[in-house]
Amino acid sequence: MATGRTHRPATRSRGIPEATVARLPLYLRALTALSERSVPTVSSEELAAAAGVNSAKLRKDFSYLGSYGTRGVGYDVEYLVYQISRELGLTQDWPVVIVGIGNLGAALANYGGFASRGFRVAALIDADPAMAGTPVAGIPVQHADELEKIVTDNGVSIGVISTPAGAAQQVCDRLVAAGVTSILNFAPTVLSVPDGVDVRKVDLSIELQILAFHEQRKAGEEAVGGSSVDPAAPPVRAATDSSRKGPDGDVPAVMPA
Amino acid sequence: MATGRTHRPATRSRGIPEATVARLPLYLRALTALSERSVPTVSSEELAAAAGVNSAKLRKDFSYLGSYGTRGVGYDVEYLVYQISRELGLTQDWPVVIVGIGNLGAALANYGGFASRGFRVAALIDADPAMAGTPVAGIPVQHADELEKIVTDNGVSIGVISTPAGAAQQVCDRLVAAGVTSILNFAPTVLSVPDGVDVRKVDLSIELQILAFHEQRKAGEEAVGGSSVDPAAPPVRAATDSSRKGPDGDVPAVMPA
DNA sequence: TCATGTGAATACATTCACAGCA
DNA sequence: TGCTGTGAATGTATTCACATGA
Repeated sequence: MATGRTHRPATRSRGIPEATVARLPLYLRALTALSERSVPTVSSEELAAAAGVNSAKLRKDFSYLGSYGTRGVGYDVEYLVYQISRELGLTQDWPVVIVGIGNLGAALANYGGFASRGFRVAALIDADPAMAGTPVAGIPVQHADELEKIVTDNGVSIGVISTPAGAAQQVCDRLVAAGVTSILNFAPTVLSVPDGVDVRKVDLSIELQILAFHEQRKAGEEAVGGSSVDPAAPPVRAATDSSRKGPDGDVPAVMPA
Repeated sequence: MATGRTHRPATRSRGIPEATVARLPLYLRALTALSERSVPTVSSEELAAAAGVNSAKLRKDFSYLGSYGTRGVGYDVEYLVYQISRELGLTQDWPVVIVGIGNLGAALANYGGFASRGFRVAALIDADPAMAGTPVAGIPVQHADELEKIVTDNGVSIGVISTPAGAAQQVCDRLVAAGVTSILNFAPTVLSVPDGVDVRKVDLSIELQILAFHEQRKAGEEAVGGSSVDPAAPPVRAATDSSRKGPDGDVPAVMPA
């Protein structure tokens, strides 16, 4: 059983802050769109708007990569596309395996955004023998027994887990043992991995819960504060409030000892 | 066309930091698992391990909610489940609509994590007339023409967009016009929404790109530094480095003016 | 003259370390 | 005694505002 940590402590990577790394793909997407429209140069202001960030942040981000702009002019689109791609490692080929070909796994296999960014789906793997051989997105599904061989033969270093939660840790352990050092986890579980292995997780339910939190606040403010829409209103206590030092609202099902 | 901003400026919400809000669902999941195993109490240390964070962070997070623990003992599992659920707004019913029933939309419709957390899939919507009436996850798909009526009739305030990128902004505008104030976006586009509307995005390709960045660094360090695995090694320049003030490695396709 | 690039200032988040209470 | 709850210290990220140079 793996005992290692799950989340590496967000250390800087070659001097580039994590927060910046996480935004580079966003910039790249916006730049790619400009490139397709044959736009030659772009200002930090324009590009920031296209990427949905503010321009100061964008300039600071780019400053970590180097001085790739021209003062008084802006950035050369093609050049920046290249530089960011190189920084992200997208100028090389990344074979990935997707384990767990249910609805989500199939969606991932069909997702065009992978292929267009240097990612190549090397194999689809599922534990169900009945699926073996069935093509999904033009790629035949292989049985889980083949996992180690597939990883080794294809030099796979990135694995995607879209299995049910119960199977995820076991699949993860096998992927890691076979040589995978980066994992994208869609299963709603915390994965334990040894040091040196990166895990990123996408949890659909968690995103909805965060939205629900803010949605609830809006409803509360509305009931107490302004009549309909007044986003500039100061934080007010919601109708169902009570928060700190024990509730005075609804009675919980169980009280602490 | 909407002109509003996309990302609200990460303001605190009733004094609870965003970073904390984003972890509450994680704690809730771990607590639910404990609850199902009928574990009565849990220490910050144990719960932190189960959620994949460190215990100081967890205690600080809980301190924003109130003093729900017992010194020398720990936290009452059922009580905490209730408090966090209430804080996140999961004690009420949230009808959601999913727009775009392709592979991903179907996966979302089938995802069990929704129903178990107060989220109810009120409707599935797709632009393809051929899909109308076809049940997905037991829910018949409705045509996009019905969108406004569905949102209004069901009091939907949360919408999920799993359409192709090209359709996303238009769908978003219609959802917002119909009264939706929180959107979970799976399409690889930046959505523009008016103030007061929350957008969270999940981009599969972006997550992979972030992994690729770190993966590339590992490969670089390995080649230059220690022979195989030495995560404690200081940051060294990768073989393909050059970074600041112009590249000296591979020649880019286009140079700036 | 204009937009980049960047120190300095601010805001936010995490971690430490221990007082306080069951 | 043991674990929570929290001020203080540290680390990270964002924003400001302007010097710099094409």
